[in-house]
Parts: sequence; structure tokens; C-alpha cells
Amino acid sequence: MRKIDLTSFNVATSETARNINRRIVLDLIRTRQPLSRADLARLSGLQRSTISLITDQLVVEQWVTEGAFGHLPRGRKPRFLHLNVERTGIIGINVRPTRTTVALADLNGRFIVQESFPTASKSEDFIKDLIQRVEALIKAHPQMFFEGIGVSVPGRVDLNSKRLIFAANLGWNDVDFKTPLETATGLAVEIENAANACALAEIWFERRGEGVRDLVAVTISEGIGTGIIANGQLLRGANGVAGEFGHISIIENGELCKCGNRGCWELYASNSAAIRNYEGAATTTRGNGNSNRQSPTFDDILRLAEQGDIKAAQALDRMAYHLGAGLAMLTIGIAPATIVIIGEVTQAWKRIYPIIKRVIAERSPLIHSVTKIVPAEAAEKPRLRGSVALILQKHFGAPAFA
Amino acid sequence: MRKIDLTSFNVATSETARNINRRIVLDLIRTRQPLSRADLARLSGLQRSTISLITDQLVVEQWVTEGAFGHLPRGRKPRFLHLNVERTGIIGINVRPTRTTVALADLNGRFIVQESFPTASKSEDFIKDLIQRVEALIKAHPQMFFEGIGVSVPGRVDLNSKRLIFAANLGWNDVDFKTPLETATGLAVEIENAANACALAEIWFERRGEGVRDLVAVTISEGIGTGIIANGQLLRGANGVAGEFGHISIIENGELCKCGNRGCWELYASNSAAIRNYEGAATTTRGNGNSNRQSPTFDDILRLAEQGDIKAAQALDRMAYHLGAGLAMLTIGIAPATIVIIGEVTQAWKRIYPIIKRVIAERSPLIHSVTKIVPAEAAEKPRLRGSVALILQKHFGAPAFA
DNA sequence: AGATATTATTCGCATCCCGAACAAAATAAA
DNA sequence: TTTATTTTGTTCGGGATGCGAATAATATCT
Repeated sequence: MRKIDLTSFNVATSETARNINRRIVLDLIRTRQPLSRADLARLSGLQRSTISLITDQLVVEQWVTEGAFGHLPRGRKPRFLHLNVERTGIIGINVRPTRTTVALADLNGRFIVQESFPTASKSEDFIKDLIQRVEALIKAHPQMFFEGIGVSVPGRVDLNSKRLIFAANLGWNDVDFKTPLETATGLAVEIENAANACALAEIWFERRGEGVRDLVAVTISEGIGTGIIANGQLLRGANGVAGEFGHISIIENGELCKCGNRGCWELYASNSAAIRNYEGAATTTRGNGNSNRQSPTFDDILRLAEQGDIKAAQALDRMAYHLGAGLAMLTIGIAPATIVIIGEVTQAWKRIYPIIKRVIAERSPLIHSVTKIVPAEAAEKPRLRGSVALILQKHFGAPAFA
Repeated sequence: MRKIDLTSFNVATSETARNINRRIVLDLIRTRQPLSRADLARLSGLQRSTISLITDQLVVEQWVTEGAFGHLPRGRKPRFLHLNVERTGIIGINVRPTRTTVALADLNGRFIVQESFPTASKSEDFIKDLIQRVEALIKAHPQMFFEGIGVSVPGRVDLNSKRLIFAANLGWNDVDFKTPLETATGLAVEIENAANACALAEIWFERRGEGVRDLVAVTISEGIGTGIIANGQLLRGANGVAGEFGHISIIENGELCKCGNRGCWELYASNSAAIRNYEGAATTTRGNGNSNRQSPTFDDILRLAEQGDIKAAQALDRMAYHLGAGLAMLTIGIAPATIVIIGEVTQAWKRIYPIIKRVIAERSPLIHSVTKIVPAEAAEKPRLRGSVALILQKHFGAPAFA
């Protein structure tokens, strides 16, 4: 939609103004509901007459419903408008290496039902499973009108083919989810990288009304992913693979990464890095590299650090230090208003944030940065919300012209 | 203009469609001239009737002129349209630490006159000089209508105040060019960082019609600057200081930079770095760190390398290696269609490009990058053209809505 | 001279926003 | 209780815009 080459223009027609204003009105209702037609006119600057026409149309199309009457000291009572959460639903899918979640959300991005199942190891099996679950979900809600399916995947999506590429943690390569899902359900399917989806979810749900147009989401798990919103739009790059800051060298001639490069950021600042930090410390102090102990999980390390385990705490501190190094890179290079950190490590925010802050300050002393580093609310299920935002933005977001 | 907060909306009015289509038509004429009204209709998809109305308006406003008649095997001869290069002028200013250039350009971005003068060391003196030169330029062309003044500066510009901040190489801090220039001339003044201006110039003049919407310009002189175009727009970040990739550490605990950070990219890949490389080699081989020889300039090193001097060649090779390291970062993180290199070093392109290419390939072996690394044409005066593009984009570029 | 092809303009129509007038509804004041 | 005031929401005429068909204006080929 935003792709514009000089052969296919997005010229404006007589309906263009309505299209734009309709999106503005719909987005205002979404972010400020409940509110009256008069409120909309004041907020948008459009005439009340215009607002009436647009809202009536939205009500007819069942995007919006009229609710209770408001109360004012004088004058006619305003009729409040809401998004229609009864009728319109969006299916959000979050694919992760071990488990996949399928959920039904309303227009407010609230989840009505949600279920998860193990991610099959072969992509063909997985697609079969997925279609079955989605079809069951649709059948279970016959009264609902489904607006589309958003999918968040732990890998990169080719901009043209919409096929999944580089899904290192899944072990799949060049897989097409979109076509089979679309043919099976008849719904529009949008696929996006998980970090991009998180970034979208942040400006869409969390920071609504803050006017944030530059934001970076950093997902930290086995690896590190970054999703960048610049000027209010996802930075996808020429082929859709922008944002692989996790695979930028922060240590010259460092360890070899599975991406083939050396010294990648995610080698030093991911959950796996903390585990290696911890195991390195544990084995050296015990002088026994061959112990048969099970590797600790990252959750173990978080728990141990919380309980006062020094080695675990040091492992986290080291991870935080390197997180700071990479975040300094993003702060200096992208200068977003906000960087949102997504991952289990945010449970130890009190421990890691001062370290991150110090490292960033050390590395950009003259550039008095405006970037705020904040943890994502774990309860918000950022990846899943992002997959919902993928569909919402098609109707609520601003269109592009050239 | 693109700043959109939720209190001041860009709602669409009845004139919005015309505004959009007018920009499309004007940009088509700019990039494809000469062409007829019928050509415009075919290219844009608008009706010929609509094109007639728009072009007539553009002719009346003197943006466009009607030129010669075309020739066709059959049918009525088309009347060619051109940008009006006679009447409308743009003043471009390129501020550099040693010299400043003031130029008058036509709507095609071709320079009609151009003069340069030494940059005064005190900012107040400089502004006085500048205003005098600009006023003389305006007086010398009384028949011309001036559309605005674009200024490219070697530093960062605060997004809100439009004041110059961080101009390390100028030694100025927090200077306001815009207000005095605007009050003196009565023209609209746009200020932008030099690397950003170069990036703008590239998509505006050089890559026109290629449909490139993601591009990075890297300016290499005493330091390194980066200007990023993402989704067709300048990446400015929350406060306008995005793009300082020159000050990202590529060597952990490296040398101290004047920015206060350690191991910054520009310490290893700028012209100054090559000079240090050369001098380090020269002194160690001669075993004399105290020789009173004058430091060579970067141009000297380029010349020496060209003449077969091994130490100079090695200094350039080292510079190229580190250039590659930083460009790999941009390739992986931003994934633009094109990275344009601006600077004297492009004179040694044959030497440095293979090194750059190898380093990038080594650092992103699995991400088969689509990014092309190209040298800017030195003759094109990228900074100056960028300052012109700053003004042009206000009339030709796509508007933003939300 | 007539047919054909191509460019450019004209005109009626539909869409859309604006703004003023109006209708509806609720409270305050007389 | 009646009237004035205030606020919400609708209606209607006017102006701007793009569309598409018809028409005018050229130019070449047959």
C-alpha cells in the first residue's frame, strides 16, 4: 500500500478526502472513546455536519456503535460513540519456536479467546495445524465478522513475496504462510517479523495519544530483534530485512555467531548470553567444565539473582552492560523518543536499568539524548497485540500519497 | 509539516485532492520533462480533463511553461510542458568549516550562479557576511521570484527550534541562522544537517524515477555523517539528531573521541583516520616520532597512493576496511536500497570498493543484502544540491496526512 | 476529400467539505 | 409555568474537485 513506484500512482479522487477523514475519525474514536459527534468535530477541526455524515456511515458499516447519553450542565445530551466490539473481530497469531498462540481480539485489541499449541517442527505440519485451529476459531464465533488475520513470526518476511525467510530459531526457510491461510479462510493475512509487530503494538495500543512517531522495540530472548518505527511508519528497508541490529558487531573479532558474522550484539546481550555468562562463571569457580548438571534456564538465572546469587547477578549485570552498548547504538543512530524492551529480562528491570542507563550515558555524553528506555508490560503480550495491530492499521492508519 | 500531534490534525478539505494531484503532476513534469498533457494523463492515471485544469493552473502560477510542439506519426501535435527555469529560483547555501558557498539554482536544481567565501570564525560575523551575500544575490536578479533558502550545515539542527546544535567542526553552539535570514530576506529558510541534505539530494536529483525510498548518504571528511531516508522521508528522530552513526563504537574500548565516546566509527574511517594511519606508519618506519615535517593532507595521501606509495595505499586500505565495518552496520540495520558515499575518498573508489564489499560480505553472510554501495558524483556538489532540495520538497513532495 | 488517430477542452454529474440555518433537547432564569 | 440560553446533532445550499463522455482541434494516411 505504501509502495509507490512511478508507474502506479496513488492519485487523489473525489473520495480521497472522505477516506482520509474517515480514518482520522475512526482513530479518534478508537483512542478517545467514548466521545460524542461534537467532541469529534472539536478534536478534528471538521465541521459537525461532516462528522455526522462520516459517523453515520461508520455506524451503518458496524465499525462504530452508539452508546449511552452523556451528561452536561446545559444543553442537549451528547450521544456517545464506541468502537463496535461485538461484531468485528481480528485473529492474531504469534508463532514462536516452541509454542504458537492463536487469539481472537476485538477492535480495542482486547483478547476474547486465546489458545496455544506446540509449534510443529516441520513447516508443512505446522501450517496444517494452524489452519485447523483458525478454522475452528472462526466456526466457534459465527456471529462475528472477521476483519483479517495478523501473524507475528520469529524471522524476517520478504517484502514482495511475503514469505518467511531467515527463521534461524525455527529451522525453516522460505515458507509461505500467507497463501494457504488466505485460501483456507478467505481472510486477508498480514505477516510480520515479531520485533516489528511489537513496535507496531506499542505505538498502536500502549503509546496511543502520546504522539510518538519514532520508536524502537527490542525483543530479547534467545536472540535479539529490533523493530523500528520512523516517522510513524515501520522501517522495513528495501527488501524487508531492515532492523537486524542484533547481528551487528559490537566486539571487533568477537565470537562467531550462527549468522556467520563475529561479535554480534545478540551474542553478548541475549538470554543465551546470560546463560553462558553464568555457566562460564560456575564452571571456572568449580574448576569443572564437564559437570553433568543441566544448563540453567534464563528464568532460573533471574530467580537466582533475585534470591541473592552473586554469579547469577553478575551474569545479568554483564548482559545489561552489553544491552546498554547496543541500545546506545540505537539511541545515537535512530534517536527514537522511546525504546521499549520486550523479554523476560525486564523482570529484573531494577537491576539492569541503572547499568543500561550508565552505559548509554558514557557512550553519548555530548548528545543529550531524549530517548526513554522503558520495559514493556509483560501482561500485554506484545507480539500477539502486534499481530492484531497489523490488521487494524489497514483501516485506522493514515494512507500514503505521492 | 509532517509533525502530527493529536491536537492539530491534517484533515482533508475539498482542496486536498487537488493539492495531492498537483504535487504528483508537478513532480512528473520535473522528472520526465518535456512531456505533454496526454503523457501526464497516461502516467498519472488522472483524466485528461483533470490534467488540463491542473497544468493550466501551474502555467498561470508560472511553475510550468509551455514549450515546443512534439511530433507524432499521426494526430494532433502535443504541446510540451517544462518547469519554468526562467522565473523561479532557489537559494542554496552550503556552510563548511573553512568556506561557505551561496548559489542560485533553478527549479531543475541547476546552478545559475555560485560564489564562495571564507567562513568567519565567529557565528555573529558569519551571519552578517551571509546576509550580505544573499541580499546581493537577490538584488542581482530582480526579475526572479525566489521560492526560499535552503541551508546545509555541518552539525545537527534541533527539530523544534531549528537552531544549530553540535557543530563540533565549526566550534559554534546553539546558533540560530533561520530567524535573521528570514527577517532580512523575507524568504522561507530551511536548515538541515549536511548528510541529511545529501541524502535528500540523492533521491531528489540523482535517483529520480528509480523509485528508491530507502537510502543512506554517508559523508566522509574530517568526520563521518549519515543521512537516512526511510520510506521516502528523512529519518530525523525525536529531536532531529538521528543519524549520528559516525559516533557509534565499532571498537570496544577504542580511542577516545571528541564526542566523549570511545572507538567511534569516524575515528577509524574518516579522512583524519587515514592521515593518522599514514603518519603512524611513516613515523614507525623512520623511527622518528618528532620529525618536523608538515602533516600530509588527505588529498596528499590520495595522490601518493595513486603514484604507488605503499604507506599511503595501506593507510587508505585500513580506512576502507573500517569504512566497510560501519557500512555493514548500516546495511544490516537499515537495509537501504542504496548507500551513497560522499567525500574525497571516492576518488580512490577502485581501491576501496573491493575492500568495502569484502568486509560487508564477511559481516552479513546469511543476509544476502540488496544494498548497493555507490560513490556520489563529486561534480554534483551534493551538499549544495541538497540545500536546494530542502525547498523543492515543500512544493513537489507528497504531503502527509493522519 | 475522407478516414483515422491523437491531443486538448468543454460540460454535466457525483462526491465531498463548509458554513449557516434549523431542529432537538436540556437547564437556568423570569 | 414560561421563556431564554446552551449544547448537540441534522439539513441544505454553495463551492471545489475528479470523472467520463462528447466535442473540437490537428495531423497523417489512403
